[in-house]
Amino acid sequence: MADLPFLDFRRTVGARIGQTNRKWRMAIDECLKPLELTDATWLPLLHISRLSSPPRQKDLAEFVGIGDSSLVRLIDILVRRGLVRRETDIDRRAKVIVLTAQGRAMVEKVELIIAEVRRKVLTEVSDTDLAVAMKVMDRICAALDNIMRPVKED
Amino acid sequence: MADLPFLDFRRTVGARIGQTNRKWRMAIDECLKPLELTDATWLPLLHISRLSSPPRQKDLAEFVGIGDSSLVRLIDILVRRGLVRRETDIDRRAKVIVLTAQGRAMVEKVELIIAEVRRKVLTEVSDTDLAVAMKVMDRICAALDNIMRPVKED
DNA sequence: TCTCAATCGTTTGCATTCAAATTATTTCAA
DNA sequence: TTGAAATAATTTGAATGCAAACGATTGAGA
Repeated sequence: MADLPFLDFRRTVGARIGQTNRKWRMAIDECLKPLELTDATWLPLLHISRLSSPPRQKDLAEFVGIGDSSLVRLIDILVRRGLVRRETDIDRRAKVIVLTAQGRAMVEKVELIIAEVRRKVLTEVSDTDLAVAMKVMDRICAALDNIMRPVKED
Repeated sequence: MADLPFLDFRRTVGARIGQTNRKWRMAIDECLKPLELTDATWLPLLHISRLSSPPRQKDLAEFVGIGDSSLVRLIDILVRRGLVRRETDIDRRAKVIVLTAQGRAMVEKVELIIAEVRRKVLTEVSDTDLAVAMKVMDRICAALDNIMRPVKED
């Protein structure tokens, strides 16, 4: 420690975002251990609860920010735990994910815990600074979307 | 899409950081495909090159931001590719990781590519905004460190 | 109507990561 | 000096993620 003396600070932006992300996720994971929810399963659960109507798996994956196929295993786990149900959509190719009563109870606990983590984590950050930081994140995301799909507009 | 209408924006901070991180990483991965470097191996390589002296594996893991054991396989891959060498330290428990000539050549190419990605990604972001964003990241990281190790000071 | 492309969920194979246990070496204390 | 604790790298098993290939269903045009 005490190396990397004065690299241009733009050079460290990516690494710092990555580090922040990793630590935050690990902190939440630690706090959720008593609920026996793993790293990844709490996030789909929250999104299901926050959406105004039960989403299809494909849409849920989009909201959570993972691939369709990655979500399958997570939903399998949540079903096995009795927290959600798969229901066939009118379009019988699709399935919508519905919270069970157990699932709703679990969501309540999870919301409380992650709100507490968020409170502790952001306590030293002003609204104005945070707004700037989020604007920067959104700009970066937009630029990254452009890089990945150079042509496309809809 | 078009749900999540007006959740308190503090609530979305974690998710947005995560999304930004994931997209950035995927973009770099995409651009590095021609060099046949995988997701994870380019990051240790860069850190080795940027440090002032060849690091021990343990220290390198710290810089890269992954666990000691996770780094082992990545170094294995880099060794197999002829990009780095393991050398036994004076303390014979430890090994230091040294770049080979091939490794140095590869680093040059990688630095060029990720600098280009960084340039494109940050082109719409002002220095002042970026500085604020990084300050926020550092505050968050500091708070997270406190959560994980509530007592500790050295 | 019939066929072909698109969509949705799923399975499979591979890469990454961690935590915990293991081996080799060093350091420190009795 | 000898034995116990600490440190460095490694191995193993489990969880997570993606991409690619697959099967079922739908929809649209010949």
